Amino acid sequence: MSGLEKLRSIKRPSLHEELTERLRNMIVEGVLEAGEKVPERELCEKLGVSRTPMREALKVLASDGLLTLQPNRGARVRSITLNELEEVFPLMGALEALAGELACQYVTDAQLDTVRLAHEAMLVCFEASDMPGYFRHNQKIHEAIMDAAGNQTLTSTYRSLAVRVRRARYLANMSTERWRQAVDEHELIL
Amino acid sequence: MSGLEKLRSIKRPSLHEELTERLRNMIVEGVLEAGEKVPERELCEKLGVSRTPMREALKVLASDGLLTLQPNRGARVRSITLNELEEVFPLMGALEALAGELACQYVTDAQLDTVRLAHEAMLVCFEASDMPGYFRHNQKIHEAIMDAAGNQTLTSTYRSLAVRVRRARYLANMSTERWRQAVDEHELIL
DNA sequence: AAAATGAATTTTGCATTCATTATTAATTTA
DNA sequence: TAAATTAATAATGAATGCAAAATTCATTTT
Repeated sequence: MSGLEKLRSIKRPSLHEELTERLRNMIVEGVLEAGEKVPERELCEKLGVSRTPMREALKVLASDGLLTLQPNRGARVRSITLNELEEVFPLMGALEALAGELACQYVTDAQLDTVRLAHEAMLVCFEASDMPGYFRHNQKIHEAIMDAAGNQTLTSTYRSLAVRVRRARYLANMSTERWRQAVDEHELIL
Repeated sequence: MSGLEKLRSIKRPSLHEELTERLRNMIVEGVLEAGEKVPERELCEKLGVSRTPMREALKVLASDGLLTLQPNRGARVRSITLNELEEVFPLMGALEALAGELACQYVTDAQLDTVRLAHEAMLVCFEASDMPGYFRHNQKIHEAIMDAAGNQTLTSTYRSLAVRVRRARYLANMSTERWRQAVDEHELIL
C-alpha cells in the first residue's frame, strides 16, 4: 500500500466560517470598536462577499456575545462593561483551578517547571509594567495547564471567556488592582 | 403625565431567533435524534420558513455545539459521547462550587434552607430511583444557587453546559455511579 | 429658528434564484 | 450478476431580489 492513508482531506472552510473568524478577530483587536454599528454593506464590499454569509457570521458572533443584534437596526459591537469583566475573572479563576487540579494528576516535573518559569517571567513583566509581555506569558501558562488537564470541554469554555478579557486588553485601561488580583490568583493555583 | 412611561416596547423576535430556540428544544428533547441528518428542506416546509433564517439558526446551533456542519453535506445532530459527558461533570462541579462560594456571601438563611430541603428531596428521589424527580429538584437547586451568586456570566456559562447534560437525560441511560458522583459533589458544596 | 411633518433614501429581514457539489438511479461492462 | 461508469436528481452554499422598516433629509408649521 502507498502512503495514501495519511492524506488528510483538504479543508476548505466555508465562507461563513472564515468570515466569523475574521470578524471575531476584528472585534477582539478593536478594529471594529465597541459600541460601533457594524456596517454590513460596507464590510461585504470590502471583504468581497455577499450579505448571506456575512449575516450568518453576525448571528454566530451575536450568540457568542460579541455582538448585539437590534431587530431591524443591525448589529452593534457589544461593549464589555467593567461589571461584566469583573464577573469573568472569578469564573476563569475557578476554571484555572480545576485545570490545575486535573493537570496535577498527570503533569511531569518538566511541565511544571515550564509553568513555574513562565510564571516568574510574568511576574517580572508585571512589576515592570510590561503588559504585552505579561499577556504573552500569561497566555502561555494557561495553554500549558489546559493542555495538561486533557479536558476539551474545559479548554473551549475557558477560551471563550478568555476572548472577552483579551478584548478588554485592547480597549480598556484596566485598573492595576485587577491585574494584581489576577496575578495573585495564579500564585494560588501554583 | 399618563402611565405611558411604563410601556415596554413590544418584542417581536426575529424569525431566526425563534427558529434557533425551537430547534434547540427539538434537539435537547430528542425530537431530532443524535447522529441524525437535519432535513433542512423538510424542516423549512414544516415550519413554514425559507432556508435563509433556517440556515442562520443552524449556524448558531453549530457554534453552540449542538450540531456539526459537514461542508456541502448539511448538518447532523451532534451526538454527545460518554467521554464528552464525563468532561462536563467536573466543569459543572467547579462552577457550582464557585456559585456556592459567591452565594454564601449574601445568602439568607431562608435561601439556604430552601436549598437544603431541595437537596434532601433530591436524595430521596435518587434512592427511590425517581430520575424525573431527581432532575427536577436538582435543577431547582442549581437555579437557586446561581441566582444567589449574582454572576450573570457564570449563570449563562453554566446553563450552556447544563443543556448538554439535559440532552443526555433524554438519550442516554447513564450509569448509576455517575449519578452517585454527582450527588456526592452536591453534598460537598453544601 | 425650533419643532413637527412628510418624502426620499438606505438598511434590514426574508424569500428566491443560481451554480456547484453530493447523492441516487440507470446503464453499461466484465 | 456484480462492479463500474454515467446520467439524473436532489442538496447545499452563496448571490440576488423584494417588501417592510428605519433613517435621513427637506419642507412646512408654529
